[in-house]
Formats: sequence, C-alpha cells, structure tokens
Amino acid sequence: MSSTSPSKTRSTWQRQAVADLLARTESFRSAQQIHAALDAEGTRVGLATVYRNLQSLADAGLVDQVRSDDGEVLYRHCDDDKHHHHLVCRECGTTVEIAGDAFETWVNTVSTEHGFTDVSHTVELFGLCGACSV
Amino acid sequence: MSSTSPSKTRSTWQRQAVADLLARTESFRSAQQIHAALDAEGTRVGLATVYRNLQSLADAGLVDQVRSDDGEVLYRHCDDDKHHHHLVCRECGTTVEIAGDAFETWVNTVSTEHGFTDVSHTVELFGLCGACSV
DNA sequence: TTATCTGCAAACATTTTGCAGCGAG
DNA sequence: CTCGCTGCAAAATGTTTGCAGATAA
Repeated sequence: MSSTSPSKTRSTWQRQAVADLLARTESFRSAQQIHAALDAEGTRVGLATVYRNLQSLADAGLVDQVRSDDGEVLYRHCDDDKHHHHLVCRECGTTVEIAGDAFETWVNTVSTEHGFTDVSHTVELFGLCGACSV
Repeated sequence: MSSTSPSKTRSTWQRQAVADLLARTESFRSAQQIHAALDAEGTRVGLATVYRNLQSLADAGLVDQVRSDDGEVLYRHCDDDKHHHHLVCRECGTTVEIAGDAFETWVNTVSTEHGFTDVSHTVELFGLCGACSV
C-alpha cells in the first residue's frame, strides 16, 4: 500500500458532456443549472453525476469554483492555469479573468504587517459590464 | 400606509444574548456554534431565533458576515463601521480588521480597465497569526 | 474481467417558514 | 391591548452518499 491509488479518471460521455458544456459557457453556473442545461439539450445525466464530475474537474484544476452569495457553488471553465481572480457581471454573468499582481503585493504587505504567514485569499469582483450598464 | 413600516426592532433578552455573545467573541462563528455556545452557558434560545437575530444584526450592520469554505455563514462583531476586510487566523480564528485603500484602488483600476461599473467585492484573507505560526 | 462510474433515491446539513402563544411597549 | 418575537417542528435547499448494475480499459 505504498501508493495512494492514482485514481485514474475514466473517460465517460457524461464527464465529457459536463466538461463540454462548461467549455461553451462564459459565465459561472451552478451544478443545478448545468444539469438543467444538459437536460435541455437532451443530454440526460444524473444530477449526482454532474456534482461528482464537477468536483472532480475542479480538483483537477480544470474549472474554477466560487461560492455565490446565497451559498451555491458556481463553476466555470478556466482560461488560465495561473493564479487569477474574476470580475463578474452581475447582470449577464460575463466573466473576465484578471491577474492581480498589485493585489497580491498588497496581501503580502498587510499580512507581514500583522505578523501573519502562509496567507491565502479569496477575491471576487461583481459589477456591471459595459454592455449591461447602458 | 404611505410608509414602509419602519419595522421597529423590539429589545428582547434573546436578541441581547446573541449580540452579547458576539461582542465577547473575537472570531467568526456559525449560527449553530453561536446557538450551541448560548446553550452551553445555560441560555436557552431557539435555533430559529438565533438565525433570525443574526440576520437582523447583520442587516443593521452591527455584525460582519462571511461565508466559510463549506458554505456556512459565519458572524462576528464589527469593530469598525467603515468598509473593511478581514485577516483571519486559520488556527485560532483571531481576526484583524484591515482597511484596504491600496486594494480599493486596484479594484477601481481593474474595473475601469474592463469597462465595468458599480463593482462590489468580497475579500477575505486566511493565514497563520504570529502566535500560531511558531 | 474488473475497478470505476452512473443513476436513483435516501440521507444530510444548514437555513427558512408556518403557526400558536408570549411579552415589550 | 397589539403587534412583533419566540419556539417548535415541518419544509425547503443544495449537496452528498449507498448500492446495484452498466461500462471503459
């Protein structure tokens, strides 16, 4: 038992359906919305399966995961492997991935200032995109 | 009925018990933990009542509200009325309220850059405080 | 073949709500 | 006296899990 079973992820059409839908979606969607969307396309996948695949995709770093204000977990395909944050339009859901060098610097400053180490952070920005603010 | 009933908040011992416990607590606590803490002190308050008062206190801006990684809502007394963020020790829970002028500036820059307006944000920092990192 | 994945339904945890009675003002 | 608040339990959500059967490798 030297190894932690590499847990090979099998390639099922259900998993691909989820990944594919996500790949075609620009905004963050909840597991339930994703399940409904697949259903609407005629792709019948169990809700539990959607949840399981979403988790697995998130673990693999293939999709981003954030929590909405009312506690649901939202998923979205990840454009960039590097560490980044999101600027989400609260109207249409359009999301822009942003790099926050200035922000990361600030985090370090503040952390050091208060004697904190190993600081991680969560940041999400919600606003109105150009198209929706008209 | 010209007015939106001012909804006067009545002062009950239950409400004060919740507010008081919060006032004596330095770290973020979930509604359930707060309910349990009161219970442990011999203060029997209905769970629903705790939830209702917590909501009301948060609405009144008397306590801060954040969401934990596993989706629970956590509450903590608010030291400062001004807009601020938190630097929380993931070991002992000690929390420092921090002002983020540099951060707010960054938010504005990025928002403008992408044509977003009316941008709100959520930021929470989790790390190890000096005492716990030894 | 065989270990993993799927689907369904039951289980869960947290938070909300309906309602009768209590209590602050 | 009144209307809001409390408590209890039931309901609603969102997510997870157990299991038997299907399936990728």
